Amino acid sequence: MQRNTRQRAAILETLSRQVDFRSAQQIHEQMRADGETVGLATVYRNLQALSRAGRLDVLVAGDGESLYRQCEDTGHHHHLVCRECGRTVEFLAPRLEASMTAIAREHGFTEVDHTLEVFGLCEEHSSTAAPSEDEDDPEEPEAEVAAR
Amino acid sequence: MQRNTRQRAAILETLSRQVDFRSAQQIHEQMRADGETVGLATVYRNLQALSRAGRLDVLVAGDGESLYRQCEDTGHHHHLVCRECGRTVEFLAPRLEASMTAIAREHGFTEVDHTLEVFGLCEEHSSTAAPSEDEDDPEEPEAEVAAR
DNA sequence: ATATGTGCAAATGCTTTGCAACGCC
DNA sequence: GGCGTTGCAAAGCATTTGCACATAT
Repeated sequence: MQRNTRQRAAILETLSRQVDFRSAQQIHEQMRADGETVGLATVYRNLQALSRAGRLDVLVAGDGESLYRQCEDTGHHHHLVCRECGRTVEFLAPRLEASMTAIAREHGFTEVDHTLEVFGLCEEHSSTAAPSEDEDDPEEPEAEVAAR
Repeated sequence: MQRNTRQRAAILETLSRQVDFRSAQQIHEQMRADGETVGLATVYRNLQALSRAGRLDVLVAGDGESLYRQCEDTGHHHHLVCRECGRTVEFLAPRLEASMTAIAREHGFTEVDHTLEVFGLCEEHSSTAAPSEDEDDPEEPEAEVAAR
């Protein structure tokens, strides 16, 4: 990843306008809709390269699909994602990191890495005292962070 | 999932002898090796049904593959899994639970749920590059691994 | 000029599904 | 005997890859 191509720029530009996590395919679709002509494989290759370079945040959904989002905080962090609208809050958990390292070492494990993602309902989508079984949400969810 | 078939029994039996997380395909392979004649689709269908019924622990690997294991501890717990052989250590992280709840509440999230999985290389599969302290782990260093 | 990046389509790998045959209850 | 179950192969999906062509530097 060393050259500046029109495609890469377009991908970054598209990403810069996304707020929530999106799959490679959604990003590709979005780009086509915006009139860009980019191959799907190129999108995949770049998203991969960019995340490898630490410029993107990757999140693996419950079904194994990878979701990407522009990353501001380059350090290690986690996400609190709304199951309904995809709204995301980044947070740090320094003590957690320490605990993980300790537990791993305790069991002789090395090269440890961990994934922690928190899913819930953001304030706006919390069914506060809503006893209705069948939730008929009038809001149109524009992003689905599929869990499964 | 209401009938007792030879296949389902065989799958459960096979699972009962597994210690670590295994993919559907590995389980299927194992069964064939043991002389069972079961279709791969059946293995998938049953693993799914069983996990839905809460009788199995499911773990989604980094590449999206689902790994299954018999579940003893029905409570909430996490896993430390060896990337190489699948050896698994269960652990609890009570403080983590508390932190998650706190962070979620802080951001107005409700009905929070989280996933935490730790991957690494167990002692046996650690590349010697890391000069780990003399950790005397008297644990059985034998792990039967399904080649891949 | 030339190493990189791109596009397309074919290939992968895991998982799901359609459908006829099968076998518990 | 009916209906959940199974098997097989085909279909699905997200993602990767081979290869010829295009293009930044």
